[in-house]
Amino acid sequence: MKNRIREMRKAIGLSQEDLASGCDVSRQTINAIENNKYDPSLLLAFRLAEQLRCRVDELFIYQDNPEAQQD
Amino acid sequence: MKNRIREMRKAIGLSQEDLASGCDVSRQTINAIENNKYDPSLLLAFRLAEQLRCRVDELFIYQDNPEAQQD
DNA sequence: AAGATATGTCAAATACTTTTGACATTTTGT
DNA sequence: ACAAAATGTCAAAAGTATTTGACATATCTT
Repeated sequence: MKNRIREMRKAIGLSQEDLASGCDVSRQTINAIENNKYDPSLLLAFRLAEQLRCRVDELFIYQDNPEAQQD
Repeated sequence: MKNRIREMRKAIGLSQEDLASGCDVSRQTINAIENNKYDPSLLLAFRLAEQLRCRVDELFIYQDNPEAQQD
């Protein structure tokens, strides 16, 4: 699933490290999610949206190609 | 994290099985999430919101007791 | 009361998310 | 050009989500 984390993080002027500590996760986790290695847990998605001052559905772009597995 | 899945599912008149097949997951998964055994993945959260015709942030109640682990 | 449908729950297996530590590469500031 | 800060990436381990199959209990319908 695509996301706008990098875009919104930079708009606020945060580093990956800043965002990581704000969400109480590691920097590698933020990096992996920005680079679409995997999707965050629902809890982390909410924390990210909170830190980036938007809603979960504004931060993540849900486009389900029906019945296919996501990358 | 609490959620309103059961409430909204019943409002639409779906069984756990109906919702499960609409989201392409097992009935047990829906049951476990409704009974707060664990949180769904972000992808499943979006599918649930889609099936229940609401937004992710309307379906799940995010209340982070700062820096504590969720149940 | 009987049968059908719906829900709760368990255990074991598999897949996915996150962590830590480490090191390489890229970008920024002076 | 140099140093510092930021980002990319890897591997191994731990934690979390989901599946299947099975069986129990509850709730609805006739």
